[in-house]
Amino acid sequence: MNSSTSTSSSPKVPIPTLERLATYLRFLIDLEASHVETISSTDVEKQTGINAAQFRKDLSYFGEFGKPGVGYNVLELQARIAHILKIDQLQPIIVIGAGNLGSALIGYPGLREHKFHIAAAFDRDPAKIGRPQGDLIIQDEADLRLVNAEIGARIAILCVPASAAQGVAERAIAAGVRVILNFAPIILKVPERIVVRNVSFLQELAVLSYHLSGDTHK
Amino acid sequence: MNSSTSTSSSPKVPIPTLERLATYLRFLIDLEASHVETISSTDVEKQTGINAAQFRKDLSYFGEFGKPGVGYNVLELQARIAHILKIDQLQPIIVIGAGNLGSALIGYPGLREHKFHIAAAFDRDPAKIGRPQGDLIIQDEADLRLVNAEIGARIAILCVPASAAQGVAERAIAAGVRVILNFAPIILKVPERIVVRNVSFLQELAVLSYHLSGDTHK
DNA sequence: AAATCTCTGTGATGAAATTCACAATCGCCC
DNA sequence: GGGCGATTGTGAATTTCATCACAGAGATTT
Repeated sequence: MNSSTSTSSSPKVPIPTLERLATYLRFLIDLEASHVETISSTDVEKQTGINAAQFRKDLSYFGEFGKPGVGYNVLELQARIAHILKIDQLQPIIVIGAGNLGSALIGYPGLREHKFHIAAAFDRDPAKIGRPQGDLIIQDEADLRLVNAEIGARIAILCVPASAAQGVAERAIAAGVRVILNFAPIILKVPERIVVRNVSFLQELAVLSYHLSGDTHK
Repeated sequence: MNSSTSTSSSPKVPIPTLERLATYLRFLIDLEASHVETISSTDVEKQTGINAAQFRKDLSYFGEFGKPGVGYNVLELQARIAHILKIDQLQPIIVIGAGNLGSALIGYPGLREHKFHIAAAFDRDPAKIGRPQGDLIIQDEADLRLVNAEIGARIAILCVPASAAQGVAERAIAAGVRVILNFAPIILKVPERIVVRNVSFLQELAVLSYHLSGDTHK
C-alpha cells in the first residue's frame, strides 16, 4: 500500500496482519465509546468489511482471544492488541522536518490517543529553530544525537524534502533510531536491522488516478 | 498497506504493480534530472531495490517498453507510465478539510510536479471559509456540489476528522467524485463503483512500533 | 556474418496472503 | 444435563503476488 515496507525484521506474522491490527484497535476504541462490550468476528466483518475468518486468523498469530459461542471482549481485546503493538505505554517519537507536514503531525490529536508521543521536533532551517510548535520547541537538527540520547526515541518520522532524506535518515539511525516512517518520495538505503515504512501521497494518488476509467465527465 | 485499498474496480493489474508504477515514475523523473537517457531493469534493481524481473513484469501488463540488449528510454518510459496512470494531463483534485493536514497538502510542491492540481479546498468552519490558503481560497463545504460542477474533479482528498468523514464522503460522491484518498482513521462505506484508499499514520506507526523488538534502550 | 554479450518479455515455479469449511467449545434453554 | 444455536480457532484450498529462469531480440566485436 499505500505505503510499503522495506527492510524486514522479524518473521512469522504477515505485515498485512499487523496493518489490520491497528485497524482493529481503532475500531475497538470506537466500540468502547459506544459502550459495546462484546463483539463477534461476523460483527467485525459487517462493520469494517474485513472478512471474519481473516480477523480470527490475524488474532490467532498471537494466541486465543475469544470465547466460542460468545465472541470477544472489547476492552480485553483492545488491551491485548495494544500490547502486541507495543503501544500500551507511551511511545516517544521524534519528528524531523518541521514544514507543513511535520507541523500537521505534531498537532495531530490521534497520536496521543494511541499512546504515541512526539517528544521532539527538529529542523535544519535557522529561521525555524527555537520557534514553538504545538507544545514543543523546534530544535536544531545538528543536535539530533545529543537530544535523542536524552529522549531515547526509537521511532523517527521523516518529513524533510527528498534531497535531504537520506542524510537525515543516517543521522537519525546514528542517534539510536530503529524504525523510520518516511514521507519523502525516495527509497532510503538503510542497514538490515532498520525498518522503514514509506508513505507516499503521490503513490496513493497515482493508484486512484489509474482507476478513473475512461469517462472524463459523467 | 500501510495504507490499503478497499472497494475494487478494474481487474487484471495487481494493485502492488500500480503502486510501484508511481515509484518508477518518480525514479525516472530523477533520472531525467541527472541526464540519464537509458536504463536497464538491473539498474533499476540496483538503485531502487525492486527486483528486476518485478519491474519488467509490472510493465508487461501494459505492453512492451524496452529494447532487448539495451534497456528502456527514460523519457519515453516516463511518458508512458504517466499516461497509464492518467497523469499525463493536469488532474484536478479537491481537498476537503483545511486543517493542518489539508493545508500541508495544498502547499505540497510534489503534487504539481506529478501533474496533480488542487483545484479547490473546502472546510465547514466559518472561521476558515474565505481565507486564502496557498493560492486558493477556502470555500464553504456546503457549496461542494456547486463548485465541483464547475471544476469536474473526480478525485477528492479527505482531511476531515473521523467523525465527519462518512458524511463528507457521501457529499463528495454526490458532487461527482469517483475516487477518494481518505486520511480519516475510519473505514468509509461507499458504493461499489467508488474507489477508496486509506492513509493512516496510526496504522503505519503501529506496524513500526511492533517491530521495536524487546530492547528498550541500546 | 558469425559469435558473443546484454537485456527484454514471459511461462513456469514458488511463496505469501486470503478465504473456506469444519471440528471443538461455550452458553443457554428446556 | 442433554440438546441446540452461536462462534471460535485452524488445517486445507484457493487466490494473489513475487521470483526464477530461459528463449528470443538487439547491439557489438572480430
